[in-house]
Amino acid sequence: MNKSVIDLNECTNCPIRHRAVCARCETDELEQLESMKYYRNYSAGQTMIWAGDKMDFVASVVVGVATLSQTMEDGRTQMVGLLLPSDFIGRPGRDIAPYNVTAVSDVTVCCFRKKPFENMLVTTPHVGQRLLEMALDELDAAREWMLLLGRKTAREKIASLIAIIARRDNEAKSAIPGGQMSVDLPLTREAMADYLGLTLETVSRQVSALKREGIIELEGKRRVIIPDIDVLMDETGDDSDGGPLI
Amino acid sequence: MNKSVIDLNECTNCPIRHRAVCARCETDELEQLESMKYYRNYSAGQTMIWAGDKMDFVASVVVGVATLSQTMEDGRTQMVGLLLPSDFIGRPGRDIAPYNVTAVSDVTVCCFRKKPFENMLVTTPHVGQRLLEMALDELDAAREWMLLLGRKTAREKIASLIAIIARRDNEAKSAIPGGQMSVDLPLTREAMADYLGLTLETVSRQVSALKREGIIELEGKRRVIIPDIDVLMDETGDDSDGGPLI
DNA sequence: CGCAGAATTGATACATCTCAAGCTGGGTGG
DNA sequence: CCACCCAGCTTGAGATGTATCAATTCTGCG
Repeated sequence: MNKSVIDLNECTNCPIRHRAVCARCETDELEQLESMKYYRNYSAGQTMIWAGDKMDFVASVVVGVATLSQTMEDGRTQMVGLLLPSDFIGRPGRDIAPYNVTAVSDVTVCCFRKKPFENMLVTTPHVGQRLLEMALDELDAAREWMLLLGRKTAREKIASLIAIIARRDNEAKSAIPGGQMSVDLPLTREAMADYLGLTLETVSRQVSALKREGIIELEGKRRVIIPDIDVLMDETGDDSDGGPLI
Repeated sequence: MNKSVIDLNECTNCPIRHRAVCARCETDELEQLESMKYYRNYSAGQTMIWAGDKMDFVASVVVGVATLSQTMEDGRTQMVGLLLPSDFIGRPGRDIAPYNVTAVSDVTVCCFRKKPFENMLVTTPHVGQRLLEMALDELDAAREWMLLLGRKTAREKIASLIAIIARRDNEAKSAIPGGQMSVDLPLTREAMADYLGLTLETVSRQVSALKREGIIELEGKRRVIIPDIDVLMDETGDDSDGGPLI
């Protein structure tokens, strides 16, 4: 179990206050949420929720990284979501979890008891509106991911993954396009493989290839330095236009 | 241009009244929607919306089948959505279309002017609530699709596609599990390939293989007869439990 | 220091893609 | 009415990218 450093009791101090499902709430709504919330901590590697589990809560990731994944009977697994701080877990109106949720790093989540949360969706407007926005964003991400899974080569997949994480990481930091940047991959090679629909060996080979060609550099196994983000973007197979960020 | 047989002016007569974005609306909300709606028809094969187009409306599919797809610069394309009657097109809060929308059969859509529709989302509850529900359903479908794209074999992909369409087709008809059923594939081999992340040749070969083994039968190129749905399900790679339908 | 998990690298197998050649069936115009 | 045409489909042979199986080599940590 990890211990949170932040004072989490006050929503106003919450690090995800302005991006999570509560982002649009007025103070009275926030109080209502506060009355149904509680925190849970998970340590790296731990399975937070098993597919098939009964869910009596929904939650927001406050700190850490988690994954959503599906497993077939013979063990093949596919990651179907990467949950970063402010991302939402669970679905109103359903009480059996359809996916495994696994903590990649130490994770803290802010849970809301399901029933009161569902009531709030019908009695107040702002939680539902924000949740809709977030669901549509995730749907877009899922569709981009489908293109990656269905049509990209292993090399393009790796480049895309690094680019996606770089973008998310530096989103708030107003990065300089074309400049150097560095990224912490929060995932093991195996998790990357599950994300990309590859084997871990193929991931390793392609990372090595990108390194050999100078498109990325490695500091340890997890930290990636991108000398020129535009060169990396050329390897993703994506349109060069459409804006380098966002 | 196709001509609609149904009287579409009255929402109460609308074939998708109870499943579309308007499903939960009270009569006053319905009147409001009625005042901002208009119909459009497209003929089979026509591109309804190009990625990058400005969208000044959102819409519901009333009749027909359409696809959502993404294309890479070199022409590789991946379908990212299959739109059947009652499915929703567009996204409140965005005015550039991110995907191509193509009519597979003749299609009729019920369009809502975007601005009034967006206003309605904040002033009345039921459209937004239904839209959230639909978005979450689509997200689930997208995630199942990701497993298919990332981890299933060509044979499993084909079997899954037929099973998915069979399920959707017979959803309302309360089919007998284990019994024979027949399905119209609304898609060409190429569209199936784009759906599944395969080439059309591979699709053709796998369909032939399933036919050769008696798992499916063909009437013409498009109509599929499934002698035993359970046998087909065994080929999808999915868990056998979890209920054959739903 | 040495272990265990993580990652790399190599050799080979195999599923799917690619390129190429026919087939089929429904529509059309002579 | 029939031959032709053409998009959609099937089938074949060979190429290729990724998976699989199998050693090593790192690296962080007790």
